Amino acid sequence: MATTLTVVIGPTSSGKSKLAIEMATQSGAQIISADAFQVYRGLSIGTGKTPLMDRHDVPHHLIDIREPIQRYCVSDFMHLSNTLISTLHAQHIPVIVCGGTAFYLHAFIHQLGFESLPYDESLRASLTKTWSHQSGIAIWQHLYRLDPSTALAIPVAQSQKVLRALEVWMLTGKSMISQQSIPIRRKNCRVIGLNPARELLIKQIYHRIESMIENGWVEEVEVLLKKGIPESCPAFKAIGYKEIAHYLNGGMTFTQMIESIKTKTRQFSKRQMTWFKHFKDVEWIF
RNA sequence: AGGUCCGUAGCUCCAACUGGUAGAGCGUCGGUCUCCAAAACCGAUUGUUGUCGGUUCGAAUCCGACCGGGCCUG
Repeated sequence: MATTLTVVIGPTSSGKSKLAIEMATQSGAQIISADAFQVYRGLSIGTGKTPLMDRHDVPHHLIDIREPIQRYCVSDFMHLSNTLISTLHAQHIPVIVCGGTAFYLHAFIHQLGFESLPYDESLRASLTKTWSHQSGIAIWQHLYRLDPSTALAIPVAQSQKVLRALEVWMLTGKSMISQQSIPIRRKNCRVIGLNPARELLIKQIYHRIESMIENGWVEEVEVLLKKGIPESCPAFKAIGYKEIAHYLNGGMTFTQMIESIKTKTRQFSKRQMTWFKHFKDVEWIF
C-alpha cells in the first residue's frame, strides 16, 4: 500500500507550500493546512496563504474557515483534520498535511487527544477576569492548593498555562497533568522536513516579507481595520498585523515596522525549529 | 573661530549610592510547550567605559590634551 499520508514540516519561508503542491500535483493528493492563522478570512498576504490561482489544481483544506474574531485552536485542528483524512482516504485520495504551526503538527504527528481536557470559553473568560488583578504567584498558589502536581510542572510566570490548568481542574475535578494523553508517533505517516541553512533561511524570510508588503499587506490590514475588526481579536496575534496597524496609526515609521516584522519572524522560525528537532523519523531536506 | 554639553555591550540608555576594574531593556544564541501557540515563558551571552596622559593605593567617575558628535554665538 502506498503512503497516503504525508506531512511537510519546516520553518516559515522554507518552501513547504511549494513542495506540498508539487507532491500533490504528482500524486493527486489534497492538502490540509496545519496553520493557526491561515484559517482566518481576510488575512491572506501576511499569513502567507498560497494565492487562490495556485491552489486551483490542488484542493486545500482548513484555509479561510474562520472569521478574524473567532477562536481556533489545536483541538479544532485535530478534529477537523482527522475527519477530513477519513473522508478523503475513504475515497482513496492521498493527503498531505502542510503548515507552520509546530504545536499543531506536534499534536498531529503524535496523535494527542484533547477529549479528557475540556475547555469552556465563558469559564476561561471569567477566570481571566477574576485573576487579572492578582499577581502571578497568587494564581499559581491557588492552583497548587487544588492540583499540586500540575502546578509544580508549570512555571509561576506562565499565568496563561496556570489558568488553563485551573480551568481543567474546575471542569473535570481532576489533575490536568494526569489526564494528558501520551504522545504516540502516528504510523503510516511520512514526514518530510525542510531545513535550509539559517543564513539562507533568513535571506528568504526578508525577501518574503518585502514581497508581502509589495503585494499589498498594508492595504490588507487597512481593510480589516476599516471593517471594524479589533486589534485584540485572535487573528491579530499573527506576526505583522499589529505592527502594520501601529504604523498606520502613526505609532512607528515604515522602516521600524519592517524591522520589527523581520525580527519577530526570525525569532518565530527559530522556535519552530526547536519543535521540529524533536520529531522522530523525519526525512530532512537541507 | 569662541562658548557649551556629550561620547558606557551589536543597538538604546537621566544604571553604577557625588573615586573601589560596570548594569538594564532590546537584539543575538539556546531551551520549554498537551485547547490563545505567528501565543506565552525560561536560561545564557557581550564591554581595553572615544583616545592618550596626569592625580590617586584605586578612575566610567577628578584634571589636561586630542579625536568624534550635538547645541549656542559669530
